[in-house]
Amino acid sequence: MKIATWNVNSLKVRLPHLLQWLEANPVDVLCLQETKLTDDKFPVAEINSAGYQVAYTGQKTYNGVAILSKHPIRDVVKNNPRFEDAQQRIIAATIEGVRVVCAYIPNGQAVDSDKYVYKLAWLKALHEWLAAEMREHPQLALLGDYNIAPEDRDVHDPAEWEGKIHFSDKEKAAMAALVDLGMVDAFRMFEQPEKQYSWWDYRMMAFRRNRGLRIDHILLSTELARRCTACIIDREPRKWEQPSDHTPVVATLD
DNA sequence: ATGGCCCGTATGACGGGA
Repeated sequence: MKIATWNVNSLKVRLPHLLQWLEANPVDVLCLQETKLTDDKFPVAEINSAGYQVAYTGQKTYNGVAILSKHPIRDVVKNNPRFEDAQQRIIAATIEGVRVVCAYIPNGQAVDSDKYVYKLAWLKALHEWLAAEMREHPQLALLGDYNIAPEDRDVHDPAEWEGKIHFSDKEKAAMAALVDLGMVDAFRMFEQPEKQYSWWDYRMMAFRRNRGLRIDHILLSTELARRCTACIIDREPRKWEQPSDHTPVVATLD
């Protein structure tokens, strides 16, 4: 079973990319972030035609998340029941016995901004909800755009990013707290090439220069991590015409 | 080099992203 995550930065623009990627990478489960579509505009028919069922929750202009699956999708929950939030950033479902939580964690914009305060409060509420969710579902995966680079090796230039948004101590601590619930960063379970990132700025030829951040992650509960045999970042779609600024992350489970 | 690009929006400028 393969599970994956991809921030598509507008599903309207990126639907052809999504279908092309799924054709070459027929994963069992794919979590999407930043669909930027109200539910009435979600491309259900196109996704069904590609062989996937789908659950989604969106809004106009911003945010929006979805879970695509080749298998039945059960017990869908939209948003964190412990956190009142107008922004559509979470969708969870049970697929083949695995609790799949798809999250678009807030960007935060700048350290100490209102959006940063919201990001940290949002992460605290996520932690509280996941603690309960993990007790109920020992096989749980948290996939998504975390907007946090956990370690120096996840940043092209740690000195340049030190203390900045995505790489501040409080954000790193919030991600470490999620790990402390009993989760493992699937990507770091395995030996990886150096300088692997999941996002590159559209500006400054950042992709060509590999000036990126690893901010899209798959955390696996201990029980699920035992089944994990591989985890990779697929840079290919970042090379395509009109790409998303993020690229997919894929984990393989036995 | 404190900017650059991309997306959506009752658009022709701006907020947000990261």
